[in-house]
Amino acid sequence: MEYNFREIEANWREFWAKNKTFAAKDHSDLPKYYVLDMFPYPSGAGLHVGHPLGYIASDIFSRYKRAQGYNVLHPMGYDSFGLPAEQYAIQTGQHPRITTKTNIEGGVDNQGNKIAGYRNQLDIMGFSFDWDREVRTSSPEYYKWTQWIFKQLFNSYYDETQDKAVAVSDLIAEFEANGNANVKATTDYEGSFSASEWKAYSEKEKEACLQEYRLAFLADSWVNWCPALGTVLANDEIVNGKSERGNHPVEQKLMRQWSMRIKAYAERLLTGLETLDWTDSIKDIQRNWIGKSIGASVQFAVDDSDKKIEVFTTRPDTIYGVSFMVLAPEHPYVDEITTSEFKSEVENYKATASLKSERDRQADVKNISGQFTGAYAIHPFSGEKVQIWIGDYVLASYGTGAVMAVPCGDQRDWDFAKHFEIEIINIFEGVDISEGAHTEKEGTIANSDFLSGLKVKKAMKLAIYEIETRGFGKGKTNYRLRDAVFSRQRYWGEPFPVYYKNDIPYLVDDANLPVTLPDVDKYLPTEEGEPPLARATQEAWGDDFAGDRMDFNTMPGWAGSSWYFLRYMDPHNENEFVSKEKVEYWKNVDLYIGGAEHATGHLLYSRFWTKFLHDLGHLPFDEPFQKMINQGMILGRSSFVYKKTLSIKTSDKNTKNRKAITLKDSPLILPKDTNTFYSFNKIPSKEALIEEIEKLNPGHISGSFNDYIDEICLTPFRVAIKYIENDVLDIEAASSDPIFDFLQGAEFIFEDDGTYICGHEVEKMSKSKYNVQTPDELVEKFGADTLRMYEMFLGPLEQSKPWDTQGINGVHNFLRKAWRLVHNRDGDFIVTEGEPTKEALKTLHKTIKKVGDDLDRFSFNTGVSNFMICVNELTEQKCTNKAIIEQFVVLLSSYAPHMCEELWVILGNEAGTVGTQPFPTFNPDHLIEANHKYPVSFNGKMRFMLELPRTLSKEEIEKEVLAHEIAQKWLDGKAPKKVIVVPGRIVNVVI
RNA sequence: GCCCGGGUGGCGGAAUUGGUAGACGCGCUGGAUUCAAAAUCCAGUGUCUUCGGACGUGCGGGUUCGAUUCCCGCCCCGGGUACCA
Repeated sequence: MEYNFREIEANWREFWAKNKTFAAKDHSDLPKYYVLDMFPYPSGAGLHVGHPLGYIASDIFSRYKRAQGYNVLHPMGYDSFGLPAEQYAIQTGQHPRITTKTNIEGGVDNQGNKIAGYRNQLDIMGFSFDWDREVRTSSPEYYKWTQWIFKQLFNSYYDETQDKAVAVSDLIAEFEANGNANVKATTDYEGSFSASEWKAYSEKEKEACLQEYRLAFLADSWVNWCPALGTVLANDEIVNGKSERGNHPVEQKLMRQWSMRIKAYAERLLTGLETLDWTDSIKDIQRNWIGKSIGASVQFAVDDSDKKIEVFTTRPDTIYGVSFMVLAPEHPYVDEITTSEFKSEVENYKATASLKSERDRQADVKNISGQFTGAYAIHPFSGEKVQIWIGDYVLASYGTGAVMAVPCGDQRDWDFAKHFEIEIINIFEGVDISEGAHTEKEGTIANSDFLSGLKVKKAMKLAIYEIETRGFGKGKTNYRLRDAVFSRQRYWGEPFPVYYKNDIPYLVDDANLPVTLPDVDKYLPTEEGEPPLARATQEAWGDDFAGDRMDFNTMPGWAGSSWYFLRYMDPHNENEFVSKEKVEYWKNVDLYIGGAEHATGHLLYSRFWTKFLHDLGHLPFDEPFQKMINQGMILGRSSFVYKKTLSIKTSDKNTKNRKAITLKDSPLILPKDTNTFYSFNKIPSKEALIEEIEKLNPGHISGSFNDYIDEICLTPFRVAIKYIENDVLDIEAASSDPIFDFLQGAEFIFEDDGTYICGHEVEKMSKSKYNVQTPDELVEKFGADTLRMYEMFLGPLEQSKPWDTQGINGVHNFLRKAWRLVHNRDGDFIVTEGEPTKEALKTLHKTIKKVGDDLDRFSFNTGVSNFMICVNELTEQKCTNKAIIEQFVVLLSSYAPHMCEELWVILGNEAGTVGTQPFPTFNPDHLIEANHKYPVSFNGKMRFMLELPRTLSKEEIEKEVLAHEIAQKWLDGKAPKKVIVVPGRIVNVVI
C-alpha cells in the first residue's frame, strides 16, 4: 500500500470525532495539564498558514503531555464579537450573527463568496481539541457570564487596607456607620463626609459618590474618540495616534463612559509578573505600560490665590532647582490663575494646543512652545516666587497635569528654560550644565539649604521627609497605567446588564441575565449620535427592558477574552460561570501560546480580571497564564513580474510624475513603455537603462545623472503565488485569471531554459499582496501531517519567518520514507519480530532522548530534524524490527498523528490508542559505547579523529594521542607545552 | 533617545553546561534508472588554495589550552515605547 495520506487522514479525523478521542475528563486521578491557544476572531478571509503555527505547536505539546500521563485540557473557541462582522453588516445589511456563524461553520456569504469556515479549516489539520468545550463569546450562553462578571465589578471597590477587591455593600455599611473618614480605597473621590451626611444624601447623590469607588464605573472622562469608527478606543487600541484598526485619526473627547478601575491593581499586576514564565520582552512591555515611578507629590501655593498646584516629581531632591512651573494647557486652574494681562495670549495658546492632534504633538518634539500665565507660585521651601507657565509638553493625563520645572536636572525643562530665557539654577556640585541638563540620578546636591552636600539618594529621602513633616505634600508612587475605558459605541458586542431610572444606573437582576443583544433596523449611530443600540425598540429588548431606558453601549473586545480560559473548564454550566470544583481541578493555564501583539491589551486585562475574581474567592489562583510562548509571525513571500515601463525615483521631491522630469529645462525623454515582461535574471541593469535614456537625450545626461536619479528600474507587478512554483511563473494559468489579464498578449523575455522566473520579496501576508497561502490547499496537496511537520520545521516557534513552500517536499518525502520503513517496494507491509539490533536500539534511544528534550524546551524544529535522522539511520540499517518501529511510531504520533494512528493499527494494535501510549522511556545503556572518537586539536584547531576505549585514563589517552602519526607530524619533533584531555570529549594539544 | 530580541553557507536553520562550526531540509552540480519526463537512488556542495594548508559565526578588542557561546566597545536588522515630570 502506498502512503495514501488523503484516505488515511480523512478516516482518522472521522474516527477521532466519532469516538471523542480527545475529550478531557473533569474528574481524574491523573495530574492535569492545561494547554491553551489564543482563540481566533473568525473573519471571512479564513485562516492562512500563519494562524495554525501556534495551534500546531500546542497540539503537539498536548499530545506529548497525554503520552506523559497527564489529563490534558486542550480546547478551542472563537472570539466572535468584533468590528469586521459589524462593518460587513453596515455594508450589506446582513446580521453579524449570521456572518459570524458562516465564518465559523462555512457556507456562502451574501455576495456569493464561498467561505471555508474556521471549524473546517481547523478540523483538517488534525488538532486534538476537545470540541465539546467550544465557546463563542457572542453566544448569549457565554456573554451571560461576561455580564455577570461586569456586575461583580460594579458591585466591588478596591480596599487598600486589605489590598483586595471587596463588596460595595460593605462600603455602604461603613459609610452608614462612620462616613468615609476611615476608608482607604482606590477612588477618585476627594471629599469627606460623615455618616449622617451620607444618610442625608439623595439616592442620586449616593450613587454618584459610589461610582467613584466601584471597579466598574461611569465617569465623564477624556476618551480617545475615533470619528471614523464612531466609537471610543482604549489606549492599547491606538498605535501612533491612530486607531489600530483602520488607521483612522483619534481625538480627545469628554464623554460619559463605563471604565474599569484597573489602576487599583497596578502594583499587583507589576509584582505578579515575577511569578510568571513569560518572555522578558512581554514582561518589559507590561512593566513599561504600568509605568511605576516613585517620588513625591508636592503642593505649590499660588501667589495671591487660595489655589494650590499639586505636582508629582520623581526628583524631590532637586526641589531647590525649581525656577518655574508648567501646567498642561488643559489644566483646570489655568483660567483662574491667568492674570488679565496674559488672558488673550493664554487663550490663543490653549486654542493652538487643542487643535494639535496627538500625532502632531509627537512629531513636534523639537518645537518648544509655551505661554506665561502672569501668575506666580510660592516655592514651599525657599518662599521665592516662580513663574507659572503653560506648555503642551506637560500632559494633562499624566500625574497631576503639572510639573515643577527643574531645568538643571531635566532636559525638557532645560530646553524650555533656554528657549524662554528663564533662570537655570544649578544645584549639582561640580557639574557643568551650560550644554544640557544633568539627568543622571547621581552626584552631590549643592545650593539647596538642608539638602546641600548630600548624595542624590540620601537627599531624596530627606526631601520627602521634610516635605511630609512640613505639610507640603507626601511621598507618592505614580503609575502611567490609566483606567480602562469599557464602553464601545458599537452594535456587535455584549450589551451592558444596566438600565437607567432618573439617570441613575441600575443592574439587571441575575435571574434576568443574559441581556440579549436586541435587533436593530440599522447598524449605525442614530441621528442624535447615540450608539446603534439606541435604535432598539422596547419590544426588541423584550423582557430585558427595564427602567427608563437600557444602556446603549456595548462592551469592548477584551471583555469576552478576559475570562474565556475559565469557561472551557465548564462550558455548559447554567448556574455558574465555572464551578468551584472544576476550577479547583484545572486551575490556571499551564501553557499559553499566542502572539505577542496582545501584550498590553488582552494579556493585561485577563490578569486584572483573574486577580479580581480571585479576590472575590471564585478562583484559587490569581494569574491566568503560567507559562506563555509567543509564536513569531509567518510572513508572506510575494512574487513579482517586471514590465519594461520605467519607474524612476528622483531626489527631487516635487517631481511626482516621471514624465515631468526635466533636464536642463527640456523634458526628459524616456523609452517608450512596452508590454514586455523580463524574467528575473534577464532584467536589464541600471547601467543599461541609463545608456538607453542617454541615447534618447543626447547631450543632456552627464555624470550627475546618477546623483539626480535615485532609482531607475522596470515596474514590478505582483502575481498571485498560486501561479508560481519554485519561482517559475505559469503564464497560461496566470493570464487567464482576470486579475492578471495584463499578462495576456504580453511579450516575455525568458530565461535561457525558456522559463519565466519571478522575483520575490518578504512582506506581511495579506489578500491584497496575493501572497496568502491557505492551509487547505497544502493539506489537499501534501496532507495535514506534512503541513504540521513543515510548519514546525521552518524554524524556532518564537521567530518570525518567511513562508516558502520550497522545502515542503523535503518533509513530505520524510513521511513517505517513514512509511516505506515498514512497506517494501510493492507496498506490502513488512515488519519482523524478534530482538532488535544494537544499532537500531541506539538510533531509537538517541531519538527518544533528543525528541523528548526538544519537546521539553519547545524546540519543535529540531524535533523534526531528529525524526529525519532517525528514519535515515533505520533505513540505512534496513531495520524492520517491530519493537523498534512501534516505539518510533509512538514518538512521532504527536507530530504526524494521522499516519501514526494508521501505522499503529497496521502493526496490530487497537485503533485510536497510539495517543494514549506512554512516551517511550529513554534507556541510556543503549548509547554507551566501548570507544569514543576523540577529536584531537592542536592549539584549538581540530586535526584528526582518534577512536580510543572509554576506559583509558587521562595519561593513557595523552600517550595514545601523542604516539599517533598525524600528531607526530604536527608536533614536528617538538615536545607539547601542554595537553588538555577531557575524557569522553576532546583532546587539545598546545604547542 | 530608552528597553527587549536578533545577526552563522545560495536559502530555512543546527550546535542544550565554553569542547569536532554548518546537523537536518531546501536549492544547486554530477551520476544511475528511463525512449523521455516525473518519482526514486548514489556522490558532491562554507570560501580561498601553490592541494601542504589558510581563512571562516555582523565589526574591533579581551579572557581561555580552546569562544557562535563569556566580557568590553561599535555597526546593522526586527519588536516595544516615547515630551511620563
